[in-house]
Amino acid sequence: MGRPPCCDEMVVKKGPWTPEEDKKLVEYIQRHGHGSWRNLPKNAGLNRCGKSCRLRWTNYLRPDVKRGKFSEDEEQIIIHLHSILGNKWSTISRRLPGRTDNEIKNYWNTHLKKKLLLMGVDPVTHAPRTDLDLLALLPVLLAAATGLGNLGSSSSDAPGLQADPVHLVRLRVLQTLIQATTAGPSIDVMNPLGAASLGCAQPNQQLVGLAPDLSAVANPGGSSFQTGPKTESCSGIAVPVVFSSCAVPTARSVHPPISIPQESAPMDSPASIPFEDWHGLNPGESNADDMICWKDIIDQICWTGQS
DNA sequence: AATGTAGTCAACCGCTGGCGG
DNA sequence: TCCGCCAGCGGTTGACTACAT
Repeated sequence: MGRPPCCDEMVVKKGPWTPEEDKKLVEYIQRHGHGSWRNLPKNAGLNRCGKSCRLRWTNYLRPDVKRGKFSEDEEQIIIHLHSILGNKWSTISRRLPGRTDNEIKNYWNTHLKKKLLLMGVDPVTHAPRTDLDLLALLPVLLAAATGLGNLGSSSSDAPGLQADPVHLVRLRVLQTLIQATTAGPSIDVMNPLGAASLGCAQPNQQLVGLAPDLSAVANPGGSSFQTGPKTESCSGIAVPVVFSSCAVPTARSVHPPISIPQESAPMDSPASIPFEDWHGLNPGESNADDMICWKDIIDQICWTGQS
């Protein structure tokens, strides 16, 4: 029953491909198409496993493979899609013409993962890292808090919730401070590095001024990032973790909307929460006794940011 | 110049779902 | 319905290179 095994029992060459082998493979596929990968090596005169031929073709020899450095846009798309899809490299690669799943996977593992870690973002969950020592970062937090103290008078041209990333940074820092001051040391402390990175196309001037090192580490390339927002507990209150500009409509316009097949996204995968939907997350609506009314804070910060 | 270490990436390995006998 | 192959996918490995000591 069935067919004979592919190349398990055959003695086939492994390892790097030679230019001659590449030439044979390309010429054969250009003339006949790949057809059955299993039969291709024999027909093309290659002492290789069909699987190896397929890999070589799709990852390297295919004429539409785009090689070279990933652009800023491509990076952001990968990060955004990864926050939604996880390690579905082939699905992600379909959204990046010319890039192979293998290339994206390698780029993620060697570049983007580290970049996110430096920014204080967990590359697996895309949530802010919680494994950093708050005490070590306390001076930075205090400096940032001083900057936040400048909550001056507001003007009539309030921006509403079309939040500038800078305002989101301030909100994030404030959230961290509140956590640090209202909860015990064992609380899940959010990471201000993540706050400072936050998909800021423009740096937070207050943070830059008060804690230049933090800013540099958090955003080494000055690049903006988009990752999926999450909700996290703050003093027992569910609030959106605004470490991502992709949660706000203004930032979405950076890239055209990317439609993800519904079935591709796991049920528990983090979905972007539009900023306007935060009203439902306002703790004041669920618990009138809560000390913090996030909507008010956001309003105040956004108003102040315009001055 | 020699050696060690870290980073990169092509290629392999092993698993899975779909399909055919 | 069962069994086995195929293609595709994600994880991992290892050769190669660049840089530091």
